[in-house]
Amino acid sequence: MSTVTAALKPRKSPVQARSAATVGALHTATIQVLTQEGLSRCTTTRVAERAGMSVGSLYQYYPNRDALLAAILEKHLDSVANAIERACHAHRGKPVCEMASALVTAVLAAKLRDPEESKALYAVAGDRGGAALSARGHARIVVAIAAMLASAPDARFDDPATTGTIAFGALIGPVRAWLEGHAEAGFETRLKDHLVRLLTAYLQTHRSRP
Amino acid sequence: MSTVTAALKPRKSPVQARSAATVGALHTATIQVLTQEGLSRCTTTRVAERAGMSVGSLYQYYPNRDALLAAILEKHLDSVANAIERACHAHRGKPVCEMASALVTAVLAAKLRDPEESKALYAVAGDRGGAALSARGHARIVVAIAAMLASAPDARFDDPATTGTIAFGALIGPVRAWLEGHAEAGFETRLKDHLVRLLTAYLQTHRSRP
Amino acid sequence: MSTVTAALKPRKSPVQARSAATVGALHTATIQVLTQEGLSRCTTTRVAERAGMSVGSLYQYYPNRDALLAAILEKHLDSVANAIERACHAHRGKPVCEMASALVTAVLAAKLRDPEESKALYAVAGDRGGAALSARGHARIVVAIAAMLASAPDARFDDPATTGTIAFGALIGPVRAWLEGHAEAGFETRLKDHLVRLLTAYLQTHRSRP
Amino acid sequence: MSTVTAALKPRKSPVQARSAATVGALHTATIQVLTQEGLSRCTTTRVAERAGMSVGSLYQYYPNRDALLAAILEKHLDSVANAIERACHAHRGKPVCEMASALVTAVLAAKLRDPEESKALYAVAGDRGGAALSARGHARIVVAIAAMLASAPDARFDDPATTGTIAFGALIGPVRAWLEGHAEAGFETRLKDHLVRLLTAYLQTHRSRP
DNA sequence: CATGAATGAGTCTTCATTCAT
DNA sequence: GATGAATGAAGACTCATTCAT
Repeated sequence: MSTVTAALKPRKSPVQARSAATVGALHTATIQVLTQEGLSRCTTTRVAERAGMSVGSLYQYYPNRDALLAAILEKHLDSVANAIERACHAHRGKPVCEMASALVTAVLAAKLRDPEESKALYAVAGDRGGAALSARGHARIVVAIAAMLASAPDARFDDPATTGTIAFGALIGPVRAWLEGHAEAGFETRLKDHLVRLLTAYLQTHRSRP
Repeated sequence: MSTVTAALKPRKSPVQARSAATVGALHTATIQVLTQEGLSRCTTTRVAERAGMSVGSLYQYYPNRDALLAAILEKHLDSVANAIERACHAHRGKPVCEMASALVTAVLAAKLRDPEESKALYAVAGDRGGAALSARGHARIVVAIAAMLASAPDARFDDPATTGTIAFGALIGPVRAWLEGHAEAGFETRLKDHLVRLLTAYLQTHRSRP
Repeated sequence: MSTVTAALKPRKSPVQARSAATVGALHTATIQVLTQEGLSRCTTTRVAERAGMSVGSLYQYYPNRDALLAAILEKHLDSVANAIERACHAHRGKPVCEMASALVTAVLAAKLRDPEESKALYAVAGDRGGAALSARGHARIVVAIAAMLASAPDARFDDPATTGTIAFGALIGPVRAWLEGHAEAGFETRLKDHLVRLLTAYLQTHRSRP
Repeated sequence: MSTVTAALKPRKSPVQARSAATVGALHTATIQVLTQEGLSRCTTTRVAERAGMSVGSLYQYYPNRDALLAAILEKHLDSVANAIERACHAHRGKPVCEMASALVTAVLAAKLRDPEESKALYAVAGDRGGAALSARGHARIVVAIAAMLASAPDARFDDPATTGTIAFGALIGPVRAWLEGHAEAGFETRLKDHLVRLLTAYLQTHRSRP
């Protein structure tokens, strides 16, 4: 994530089964090294070793370290964005409180499926090149939420984009706090309830008076 | 921020005027380099150069790179925590909606006083050594919020700590989104309103029925 | 030789032919730099340069400067200790004067095979980490000598360990003086004779009277 | 002891009482730092600090680090050489066995007066600039011993210089072994006896047959 | 004079990347 | 294609030395 823009694309698409397995191994290995050693010690050699291959092979799949990190971050962000887009799409036209509940569920499912991964990638997202990817993912999500909100039958959102940004931020904040360990024991058992309450209350603020 | 705990203390306190200036210059320079180059390119050489001094001087005040970063992060976190503690203290016993408004004001004031700094330090907070400091700051804040909430005359919080964590996370999430540029133009003009509405709605969820 | 104990082991054994050559080149280069520049100027860069390779390659074989120096010192000390152990073993039960002669021969052969190396390594042996290795080598040698002495048919040594220490020290002292250049021209032609005389006389001091 | 030749002279002679005290403090401090930290970590700052003064003051007395080390080594070597010269002078014309005893006594007294110092200075003597000083001291000592030996009434030394070198080396070897810790517990109680025996036996080897 | 902050060249060490085998 | 040794630029950190106060 050091250089800024170009040449971050993976070198080959995993057309063959072997490639897919290899790329998967690299993905897993990267997350592990990231988690155990931190971004700055997440070196190509270490990743390759953990993935059971040589550095040379890693470079067969990614043109450089940043591309590897970007690919993994992108995959994560895409999967999160996809999940949220799907949920938003599925709840267009539903009452606001169902939207809130669905959104919370989708966010938690996406972010807590692999907490290690989610947490590890924050560092990647922060360092230079990751910012652009994060921005893109964030934008997709906000657009999806805004569209869903705009379709609510029982509320009127003057500025769905802003409300979407606030809503997503309000969910992500506590999730991130938990991922980063800033939370009391047992916090995650109450997390969903509180987020639903939080989001529902916020969205109902926009309820239209008949 | 690579090493874990020890030896992160500054070397000398800036007692003399010249020293104070030097330390201040280092502080500013670090934020600038962090902002413009990113954490991984925030090297001691670059910071010293930006601060208009030699590396040697930097090392006169901080025993290593991590200590420099930690010092700056700590200062920031402390100031944020102090501000929030102060606000929480001042609004004990007030109605929930006043608490909400005061908390939003305090958080925004603290985080947006120097947006560059706030943003730059996220990377530092994520990298190994910064996590511990963040955790400490976060804990102080949550404790302060919880204490304030517990004193509300018009609401009853069964689990003030959890509510505090959620409340703070819900505020920080959108603020961070904006700091990191994931927000539409003009977002910040609406930010405060939305956050007050968000937080008030959430807290009033706990209103006691007489 | 600055750090005290751990992590002084070489990184990979030179299994392949190329590796063996590389390690050999490092060995030779280190001795040369040590001789021509002294311990404090025996830097990894200079050694690598002299060996005709890059610093990186040096670090492929040794984890740090001290490990490189330790490896070379250890090899030298081991070869000296081995030679002396062999000589002592071979002369068990022989008359004291044969022992003396054999010991002198062994010490001189071992220390003067490569005088440059012997001399260069004195500095390494003195600096922190080298002391432990030296102590070990010295101990092995004294044990070997003591065992040989204890087996003498024509003498009785009440305290073979002490006598061994004195004997070895008495040989090493003049050898070192010569290696370090503190000796008149032509000294080495007379060295062996004098050492044999010295050691024989000393050991016969312990001759048992029938 | 890194640079080779020039500018190693102290800057001012300790004419005033204060100077003498200062120089003495530096001397002591240097030995302490040398002993506790090793040559490579024996920095001017540390020495000055230990001596209770600022680096600047140190540089008032010595033009550079090497000069400081050289001065201290030279002082030590001179005092050893002086003591031995005195002993040798005092025993001219005496029987060989008295010479041997006197020489051992002188060497031990000189080298073991301050064992820490003796040991610490070996590193200094080994690193570049120290070699020349050591050579000079060694030469003085050998000359003195040779002159004494040549005056023996009961022996004839064909080559007093060589015998002197061997004799001194044979004493220094075991002493050094002890100083460096390569010796069994209680070794020093037996050291003198053995050295006297060693040297007497060696020298009497040259006894003239009437 | 003493002080000690500032300097910056010089060390050690790591790591992304290449390429001969 | 895979491998992993070699490269060397770049970063962290130290320390001899100077000089303004």
